[in-house]
Amino acid sequence: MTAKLDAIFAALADPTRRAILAMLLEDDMAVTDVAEPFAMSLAAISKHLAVLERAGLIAQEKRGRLKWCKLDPVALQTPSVWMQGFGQFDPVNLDDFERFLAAEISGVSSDADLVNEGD
Amino acid sequence: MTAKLDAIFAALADPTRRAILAMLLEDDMAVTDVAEPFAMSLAAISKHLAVLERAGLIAQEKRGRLKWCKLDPVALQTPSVWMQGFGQFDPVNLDDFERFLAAEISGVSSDADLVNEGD
DNA sequence: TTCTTATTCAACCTTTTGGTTAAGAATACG
DNA sequence: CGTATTCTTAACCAAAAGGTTGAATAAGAA
Repeated sequence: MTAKLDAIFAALADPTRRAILAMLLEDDMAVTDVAEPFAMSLAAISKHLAVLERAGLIAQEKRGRLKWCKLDPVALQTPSVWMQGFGQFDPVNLDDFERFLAAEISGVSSDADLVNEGD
Repeated sequence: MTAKLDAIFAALADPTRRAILAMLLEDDMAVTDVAEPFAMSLAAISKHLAVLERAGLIAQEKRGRLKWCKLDPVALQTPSVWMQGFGQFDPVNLDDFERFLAAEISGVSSDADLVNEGD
């Protein structure tokens, strides 16, 4: 569970990847079209897309020689609950947040192997 | 603006730091007490706290020889709006989200110096 | 088949990250 | 004063992140 949060937050920490997500919010896109506005190589964008896919934030489906990238916003539900629990900005399912907190803290107090617990 | 999001998401991407935030949600703590449950050096925790402070997620105030760490959940409002806008899970201020999107995407389409725009 | 387009992979490089230990600096205590 | 205690800094290290270029793969087009 915390490993999933690791991947999602790390994926969101890069402005290029957030920009890609914003683009995909408007429409599904092929890799080359995703890369077009950016001042970096296609290979770099391909890596960014792989990071986003590993985090579950997008899905990629190959059709013909194009690979379509599609936003998967459901993956954001997990960190959204986490953050809202902290901020209490909006109505949020407190039970969900309690479970998150418990999982995170239990990971802590086990003392040994704190950081590298398996998912 | 995006630089702030970079820092916040990067700070949240580490499970140790999220665990620290969870601990601080219950009460303010001095650095040594924050470090106590973790299987790593005090210096490492000190660095983690510095990352959290740079991201605006906590504030640290020295009183006597103790340095108190205090959660600042307001910093989470920014990424929370960002994420909710994508997920549309809960009622969210869509105007706020539109502004975020515009800022992120305008950063994109400027083509040159895409990633390293100043804050 | 040959050519072009779309995408990834491999190798490499530099910077950042997350940790260590050891040495400071600042503050309280006896 | 001298001595703990609290916390940060400095120097170092290994691994990961983010980029590059060039070659490889896959699939449509001619």
